[in-house]
Amino acid sequence: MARPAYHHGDLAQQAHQMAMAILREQGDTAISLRALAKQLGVSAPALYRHFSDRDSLLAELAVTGFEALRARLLEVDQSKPRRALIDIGLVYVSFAQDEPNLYRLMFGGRVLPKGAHPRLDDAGRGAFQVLEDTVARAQKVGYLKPMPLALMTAAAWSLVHGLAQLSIDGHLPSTRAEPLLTEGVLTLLLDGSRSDPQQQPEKDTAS
Amino acid sequence: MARPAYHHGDLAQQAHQMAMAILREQGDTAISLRALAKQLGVSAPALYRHFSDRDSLLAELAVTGFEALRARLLEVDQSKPRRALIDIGLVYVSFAQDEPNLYRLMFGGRVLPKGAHPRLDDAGRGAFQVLEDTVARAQKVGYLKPMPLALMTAAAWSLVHGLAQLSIDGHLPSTRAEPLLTEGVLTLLLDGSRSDPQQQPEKDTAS
DNA sequence: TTAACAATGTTATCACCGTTAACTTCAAGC
DNA sequence: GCTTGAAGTTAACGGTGATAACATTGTTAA
Repeated sequence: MARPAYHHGDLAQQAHQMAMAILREQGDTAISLRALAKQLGVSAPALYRHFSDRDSLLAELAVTGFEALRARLLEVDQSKPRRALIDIGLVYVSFAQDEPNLYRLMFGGRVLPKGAHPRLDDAGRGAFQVLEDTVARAQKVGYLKPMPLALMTAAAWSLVHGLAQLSIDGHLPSTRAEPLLTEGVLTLLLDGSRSDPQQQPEKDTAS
Repeated sequence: MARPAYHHGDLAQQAHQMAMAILREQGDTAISLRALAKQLGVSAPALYRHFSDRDSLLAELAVTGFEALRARLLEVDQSKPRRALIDIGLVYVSFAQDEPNLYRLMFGGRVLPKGAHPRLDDAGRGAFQVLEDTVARAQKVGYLKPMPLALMTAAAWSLVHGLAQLSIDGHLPSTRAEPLLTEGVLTLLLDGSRSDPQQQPEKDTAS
């Protein structure tokens, strides 16, 4: 008893979980298969039964990251198009700020030759899809100018992604304390993309 | 003769140069001090006379990257504010596309604890400054709405940075072949930031 | 029931890596 | 010419990803 014995039974999942914890706290470079194995009370090569590679493990972490992001994006209320677009942006940036190391892994571009891990590409597209759908909906309803969907989604995604990345790297002034910055920046883009260019849509543009 | 002998004479600079070449071709993870030393015909610890750390070497590379980016941004013609803003964006994205691995090192956020390498922070600010000055100029001339400078620069920087990053990671459709996408996206932001919101400023908005 | 098999572990080993300590060579200045 | 400090050397420590060869287990089928 008290001897889980030869077969661990749950190695893959526990390794994934523990690696995710290390990633979140110390970044991906701190993830070592050997240390991971030792902490799980298992020999290092055992992990290779479940992950062909260190990169494969990291790719799995990135996949669950994209799934989590998608889940959070799916929670925003889609009833009012303008509000939905802004909230999507806010949620996106918040996600990066809550999980900077995970976000960096997802978009760092270093562990991901893009094509080597098809599940990853799918997961990334899944998250992106929510944003694209929101844009498409706003366009169909007539809130946004008629323009190529790819153009507007590229703009929106670039903006929130850049905002997220610069924010977590400390290149922007206190975005953490101030969602106003994020909202103000998003407003600028929307003001250039609305089909109805009235000047004062609400009174919430940053002073 | 034919014996450069004990003192290499130029180790620091040559190491920097060779590391930069490896970085550009294979990414920062491919940079190994030992391999570098071997290829330079020198023992590994010799490099530690010139770089306290592997991270310090990478930081130096990032610094020269920022200097190169700044130099390219300084080349854009500043006479017409709108054209200057768009060109800044185009140059910025082009730089990332020309040197994806260098760009990732500069903004990857993994090797740069932000504060550990003051020269790096200065160099980054230097590049950012060019963008900020361009925005300030456009505002002073009256092309852009009056609004907090930090807001508009954050928006502009976020947009081009996100565009650059997503582009080099292959998440956007063929930005390489199409600077039109970049220009179109920038136009959207500018249309929401102009003080004079006429609808057809030029005829170049992407169809 | 048991023999075969595939999955999942193990130990041993290889070839790297960053980094430090202790020692050596060289060039320059008093 | 001796001293001194910068710039190189070899040796070594601890850690890493990865593979090969072997051991154990649970399952499945004869």
